Amino acid sequence: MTNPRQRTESEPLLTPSEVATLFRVDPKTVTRWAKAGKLTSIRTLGGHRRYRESEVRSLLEGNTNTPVEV
Amino acid sequence: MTNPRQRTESEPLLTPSEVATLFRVDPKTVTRWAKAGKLTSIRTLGGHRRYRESEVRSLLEGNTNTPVEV
DNA sequence: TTCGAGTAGGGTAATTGGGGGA
DNA sequence: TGTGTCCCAATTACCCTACTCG
Repeated sequence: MTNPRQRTESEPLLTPSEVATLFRVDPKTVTRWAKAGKLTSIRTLGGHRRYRESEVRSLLEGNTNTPVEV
Repeated sequence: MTNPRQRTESEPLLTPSEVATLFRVDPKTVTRWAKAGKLTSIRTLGGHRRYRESEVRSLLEGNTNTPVEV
């Protein structure tokens, strides 16, 4: 699987608990942020949420706008 | 768009670990999705699974329908 | 053929989603 | 208004051994 070319280029994703740890909040709170549209959420086929690491980092720096441009 | 009856489908396939990386889940989870029929799985002669890149990308974008047209 | 890395399988523990209330 | 906590059901992660891929 060691392909020299970069196939399947994608962006790193974070789990709810990882985001919760970064913000020092409860994972439920992160879920509410996603529900409220304050955070972009990518769902797995099982219904669980994954979050964009780039967006989370921007939010951690105090950015309240939407820096989503991938 | 130049899409006749494709008999010898040469669509790019992804390994379980590649799909798992895209969704930020465990390779075993991707296997469960294939078992549950949520993901189209192509088996090798040895029993290993391969997944359609186009379907995986559609699922990542939030598409829950079935873009499989073969 | 040999070999390293990945995968399938089964089982069990941990995480997550959803609703509701403090 | 926003967050933490309780419940239950579902999903996911990690453990192992044996087999397959390239």
